[in-house]
Amino acid sequence: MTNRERVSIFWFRRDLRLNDNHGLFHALKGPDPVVPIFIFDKNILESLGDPKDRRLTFIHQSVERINRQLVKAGSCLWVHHDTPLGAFQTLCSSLDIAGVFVNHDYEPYAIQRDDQIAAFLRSKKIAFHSFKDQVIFEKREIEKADGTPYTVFTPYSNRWKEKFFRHKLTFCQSEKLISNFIKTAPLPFPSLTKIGFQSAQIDTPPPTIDAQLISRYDTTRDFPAKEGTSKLSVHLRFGTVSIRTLVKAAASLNEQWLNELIWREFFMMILFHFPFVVKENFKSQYNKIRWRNNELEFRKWCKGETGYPIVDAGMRQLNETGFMHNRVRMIVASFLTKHLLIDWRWGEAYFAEKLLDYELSSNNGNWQWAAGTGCDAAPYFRIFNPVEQARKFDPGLDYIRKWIKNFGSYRIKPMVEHQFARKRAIAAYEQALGKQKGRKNR
DNA sequence: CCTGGAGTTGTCCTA
DNA sequence: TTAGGACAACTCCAG
Repeated sequence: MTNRERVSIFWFRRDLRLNDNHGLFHALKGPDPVVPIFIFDKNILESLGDPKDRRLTFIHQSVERINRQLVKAGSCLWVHHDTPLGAFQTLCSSLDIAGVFVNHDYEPYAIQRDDQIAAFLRSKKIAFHSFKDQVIFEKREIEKADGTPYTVFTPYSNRWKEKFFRHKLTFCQSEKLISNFIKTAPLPFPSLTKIGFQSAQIDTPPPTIDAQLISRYDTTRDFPAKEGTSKLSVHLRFGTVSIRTLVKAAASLNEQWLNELIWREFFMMILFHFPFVVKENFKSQYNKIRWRNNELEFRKWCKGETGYPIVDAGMRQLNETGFMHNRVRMIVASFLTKHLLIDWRWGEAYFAEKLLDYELSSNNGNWQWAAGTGCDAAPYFRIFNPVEQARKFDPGLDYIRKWIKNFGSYRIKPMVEHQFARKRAIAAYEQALGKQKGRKNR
């Protein structure tokens, strides 16, 4: 750009859509033409081990879709392959920037990144505007009467609903302001190969709400062979759907599903207030658990070779598709932490690597829940019986047969006997908690 | 400050 | 056969 027309910038991150996008709406409402940018962040890309990373493929496809929509409107997306700081240095040298608009991002890396960019822009006298977009209630918006954060879900959700139903939900029509993007000839759009990656196979349904499915969500969600869950998690992760659209549907269709959306905000709130949970047990009394952490056993779990069909089916679904049904996530997590006594952080890291819908706050919160170390967690003696769970939730073996090919010749001996593992886990947790066998404390 | 009720998702044993 | 309690008390939260 040689002309120094005054512009604003909207920086897409995990809000990859044009409709009902708060930060984008505010950018487009302003007096200056808006330059839409996306940065393939080298800091993040460097940490990805797999050249066929599924998330990157999803992001690339989503960003491409936005670009197509913008090109139709006579504009286009400016795509950078750089560190965020590098990208903004480049932008500042060629543009007269009035302000940069983004949506809040609450993860530790994102907070640090945005602090850095905000400081850089401040040094250039450029305003940095950030908006709430990815949640209904954030940070300190839902707190107890005494001003401290909730750590138990039910009272949190009660307060959340009370506050939510008192106000009218408003959508912003950012998509109607599309003509306020800067007019440019289309710029070349980098391929995945150009940024050092390859396209992965992903099979993600579009971000549409199936009202039939959602209305019976509470009765079908636990059966992994059924299409009983929304499959919208990945869209929530990358903002290819607006949370307000989903919550509105949930409020009228199914309270159980609304609760799941509230769980998402609960764990985001927990991560915001207690960022140490990323590395540490929420409840420190569990720090003394002596995890067995057997690497060979961990690899068997990863590969889906535990000898428990429901566990193995789940892990194979994850490995093959980057997705695992929610019920099965609980079963495999309970198995890893309780039956094998492997540190929840190992399982959490594996999910983080494999899950297309990976969300730090939910992944961490739910792993700590399964391990019993989290806020409002399952009690330590609650140990899923993988045989019983399979009988209950996959009675026809449909899910198991789907993910264990040639189930007829599946002959893996269970790597640990259930009753034995159960007693061993309870003993390990009781030992950590300082309980002594055979003595009732009072 | 005190009090009492409640707490995502289970399992197992006993009467 | 099945329903109900034990598992472990403890902390959280609202009134």
